[in-house]
Amino acid sequence: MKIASAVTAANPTCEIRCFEQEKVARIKAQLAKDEELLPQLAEFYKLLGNVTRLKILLALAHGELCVCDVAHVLGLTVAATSHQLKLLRDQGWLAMRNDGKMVYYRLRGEGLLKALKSDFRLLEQRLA
Amino acid sequence: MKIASAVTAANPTCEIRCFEQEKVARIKAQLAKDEELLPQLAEFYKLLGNVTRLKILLALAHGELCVCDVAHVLGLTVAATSHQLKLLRDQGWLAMRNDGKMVYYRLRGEGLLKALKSDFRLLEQRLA
DNA sequence: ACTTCAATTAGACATTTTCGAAAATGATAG
DNA sequence: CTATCATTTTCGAAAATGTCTAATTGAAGT
Repeated sequence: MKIASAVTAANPTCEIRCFEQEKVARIKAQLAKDEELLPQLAEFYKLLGNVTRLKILLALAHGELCVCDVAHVLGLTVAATSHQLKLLRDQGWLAMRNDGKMVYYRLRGEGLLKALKSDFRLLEQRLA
Repeated sequence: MKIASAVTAANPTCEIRCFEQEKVARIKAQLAKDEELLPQLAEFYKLLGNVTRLKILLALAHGELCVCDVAHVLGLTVAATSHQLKLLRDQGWLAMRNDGKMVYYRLRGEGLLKALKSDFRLLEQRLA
């Protein structure tokens, strides 16, 4: 049980002094449990960390739209729009419907919009 | 009142057909109001869209830590750690305290952690 | 002063992200 | 079957991001 020796070869921290080794070890153990969850959560936030994609979500809050209409709302090319729609769809937040040549996208559920609103309220409080 | 003519010179959408012009115009008007809010929200999510920074937040949930201890938790150099701490501090989520040569960082309020938890629950529901 | 040590900043480099242009798909109409 | 049109995919360029190393700052201790 050698918690103290945080000295493994290729570790950048191997020569840094650690002041609260026990606490650090405890926290690392805790984080280790979330090892698989954190990347998921980060991916989620990465997806939302882009004005274009946020606009898409807010636009679709008004109901389903075809790709080219979304492109108009965004002021982007259809290609770029399609790309962003795909990212949102791949992570399960959008559903699509084929109708002839057209493709219509819509939100899957309201949870995401609620989360956006909730997070935005937090943002407003932050500076207060 | 020429909503229909979404044809301005340097606009990539100027040659794309728009199917529901009225609806698109309405949505664009709506989004225009959020013009200043959306970048803020995107910045917020961008900040959270990174495993390193999420780890920092979770680590500091256990109480304040000096920079080098955070570096140990992360397995990164002190420089990289300091950089990420600064980003979180600049956006108002962390506070710092000087004590001699040491600098201690801590969470400012619990709102952010609550938001993380809440968003994570949404993530779990998504696939269900 | 001079040294030491934690933290920050600066510079460099690799990776990732975002978007447009062009090519590829897929569906409909003639 | 060919042409047309909405969408998707592929590719490349420009910008942003994350980390490292090295240099700088700032506070104590000798």
